[in-house]
Amino acid sequence: MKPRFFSRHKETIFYSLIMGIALFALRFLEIRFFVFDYTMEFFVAGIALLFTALGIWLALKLVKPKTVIVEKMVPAKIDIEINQAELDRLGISKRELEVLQLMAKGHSNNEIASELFVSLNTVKTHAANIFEKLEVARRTQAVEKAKKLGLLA
Amino acid sequence: MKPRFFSRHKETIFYSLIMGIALFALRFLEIRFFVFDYTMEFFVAGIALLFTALGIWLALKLVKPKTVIVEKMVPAKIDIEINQAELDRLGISKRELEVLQLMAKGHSNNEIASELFVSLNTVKTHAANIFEKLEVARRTQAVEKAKKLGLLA
DNA sequence: AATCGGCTCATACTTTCGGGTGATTTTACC
DNA sequence: GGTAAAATCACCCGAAAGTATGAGCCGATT
Repeated sequence: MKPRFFSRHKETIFYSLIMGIALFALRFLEIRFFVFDYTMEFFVAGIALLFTALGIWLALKLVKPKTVIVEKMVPAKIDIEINQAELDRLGISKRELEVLQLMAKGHSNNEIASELFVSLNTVKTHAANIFEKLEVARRTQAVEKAKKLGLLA
Repeated sequence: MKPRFFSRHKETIFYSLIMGIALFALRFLEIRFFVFDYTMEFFVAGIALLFTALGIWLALKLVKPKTVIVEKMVPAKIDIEINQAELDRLGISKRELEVLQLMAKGHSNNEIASELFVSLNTVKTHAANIFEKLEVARRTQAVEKAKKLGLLA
């Protein structure tokens, strides 16, 4: 009727069966071999140890591990992707953005040219276009404004 | 002799004592009230249940909690005033810091010279010293590094 | 008195940047 | 297939930035 019942409680049922069998076995053994007057203490101690172990095992198997949640502070990073709107508004092209990003890293025009596999002159052209679109006169200002506008990562 | 031993194993010792007392109590009870021929199964079952419970309890007590680290976002604006230590470490003087700050605003050497009422050459000297102390080659890199180190507001 | 660090300035030189102009080639789109 | 935007490159020139070196001044330290 409820097919999930067994699968959900199968471990419990299994352990119950084991316990029952163990009890039966114990009774069988006790009848045949034990003399209770002398060994009662050992017998009880053995059972106690056995079932303590069983309990521990059971608990470890069934109990969900406790979780301690540690909150770790990390700087918020909200910016990324706010740039596209501004980029479109200012009409800054992909290539220009690349140049701008390398400029922001402090690379010289020559370095940028090497990194982008273009000539120095091309980089200069891009840079000039960037300056015009950002309405600045120097690369340092361009970088500053770009960061303020969220154009850079 | 080993003072740590007790504190380290006190739970184990405690549970052992409990178990011993329980055994003694059981024996006392069995002598006085139980008739084993009829109630052996119940007796054993009782012990089994008791110590299973004890085992479970033990396990729950002793299991190490699992720690989960959750990253929590926090507004990233903690820096201001962290700078002095780095400034001292790098040996950047007051004047050099002034130049650095104006540089970070995108001002040219000439502008900086005017604003600080010194000559262009002086600004260049400061700039060169700054670059050396920050181990960079260009003003843009200097500004970047300075911001990363929290030297600027 | 001597030393040292910070600040100032200078000269001379090299490199990089930025402005202006023009041109060719890709790329994308109608 | 024509057009427009983007990307590429070139040349010139002046300005700015950076390098190297030396030097004078001043306050604090020893």
